[in-house]
Amino acid sequence: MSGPAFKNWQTIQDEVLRRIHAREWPPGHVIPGEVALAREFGCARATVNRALRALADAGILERRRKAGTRVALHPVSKATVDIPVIRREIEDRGRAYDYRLLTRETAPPPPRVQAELGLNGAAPCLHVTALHSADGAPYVHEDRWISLATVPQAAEADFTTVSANEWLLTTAPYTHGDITFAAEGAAHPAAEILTCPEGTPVFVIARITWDHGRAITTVRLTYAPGYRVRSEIGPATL
Amino acid sequence: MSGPAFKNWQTIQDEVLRRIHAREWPPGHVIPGEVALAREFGCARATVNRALRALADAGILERRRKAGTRVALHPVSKATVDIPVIRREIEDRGRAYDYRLLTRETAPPPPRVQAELGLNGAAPCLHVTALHSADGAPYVHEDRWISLATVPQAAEADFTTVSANEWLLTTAPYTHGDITFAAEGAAHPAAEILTCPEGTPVFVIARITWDHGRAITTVRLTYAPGYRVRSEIGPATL
DNA sequence: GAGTGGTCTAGACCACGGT
DNA sequence: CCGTGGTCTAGACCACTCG
Repeated sequence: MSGPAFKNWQTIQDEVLRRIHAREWPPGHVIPGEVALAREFGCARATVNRALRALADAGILERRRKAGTRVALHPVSKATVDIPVIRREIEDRGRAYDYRLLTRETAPPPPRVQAELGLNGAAPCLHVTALHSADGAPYVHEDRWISLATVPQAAEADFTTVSANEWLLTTAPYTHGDITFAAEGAAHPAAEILTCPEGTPVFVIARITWDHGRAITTVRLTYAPGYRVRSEIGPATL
Repeated sequence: MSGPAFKNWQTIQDEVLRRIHAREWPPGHVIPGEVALAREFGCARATVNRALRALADAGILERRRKAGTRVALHPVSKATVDIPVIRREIEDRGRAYDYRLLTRETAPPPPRVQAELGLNGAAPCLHVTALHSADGAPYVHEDRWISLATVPQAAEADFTTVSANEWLLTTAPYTHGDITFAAEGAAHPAAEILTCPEGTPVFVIARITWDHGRAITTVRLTYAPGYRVRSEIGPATL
């Protein structure tokens, strides 16, 4: 009868967003509690909870026990970037994937890698470099160190047919990781391998992955010029 | 009595992840339905639902009505990148923020911008360029077009004290957006403004935001050399 | 058509953390 | 202390979609 029935959590989420945008609830404002909103909207508290929790995950609301729920002072938008396996990334764009192992050796890692993997100097690591191509053109250069302390099976994998990228995912799944995007000038030897002059602006992704606190691998992916990462932003993200 | 009680959704999530990692449920495998799992774990179906839905959001499970829930064939890890206001981004690192408006003019946008904003040629836009600095050093160059059709109030804002970045967030909040990360060679005039030679590898973020399907603004952020974007990755499995 | 996930309800207990 | 969000329960109906 009277306006839209606030019966599902999405409707409630929209209404809350509307009040925020309309400045009925300005940034920093403490909004009514779940019980009050449930009464107002004529629904169960769990439904309100679902809507508010989603908005809190998106960074629009800040919730604390006893203190209540308030509109975030500084709305932090979040973009979720998909990190697929490189082969999939290429094949999904309808291009032919090719993989070539360049080097593979067991060696003590340089200090930078030791620090990233949280190792002491003596720990042996597997150093692998490879080239992934799309339609015959260089796509990305992979420079990877694998911690043999965490993944001893890697010592017996040769990585000639299956990339370390995929082998690790199927063999040593990670629990969490850290990723960095940067712009750099192509350096030796990635520049030659990607067949571009040294200093050419290239997109670099550096990634470290762990399994329950034990470092698995650290990798630098140097993409051929022109590579881009696209993503979507929005209030309803997860 | 017997092992851990699967009473909360996090415990159930961990157990499901364990079975996936242990290959009890290999990729592509259709796992038992919610009712069956609820019976096995001795909890309510809603609790199982909460755990499985979270894993589906993370890209580890794929759920479809009637077809059931299956382990994803190709695990897509997701990294969530925070997109703060530039001033916050600088101040949160303990650096002094400074903002300077460079140009501001009403003009018909070039074809590229017209296409991005979904406008026809006649629609007037506001073109704003500015420099954000950290500790007195150039931090990022902002090149922005604002659709006056969507945000007519922008015509009266001067953007000398408050950046368009912040003004838009408080005045015309967006519902969703699109973002692209790329590496490029610094070009005129951003190169001079960032005080680096043309061609220097720089990180570029291009962003378009909409409010319910109406384009608000498109912006190119050219960061000074050395800029990086960091993020964390959630669990992935294959 | 029937089975699965998606969601809502009304009630309950718990844990955290301001006061 | 005690209010608030966090979560669980047992049951129900709905919506999608596969067969």
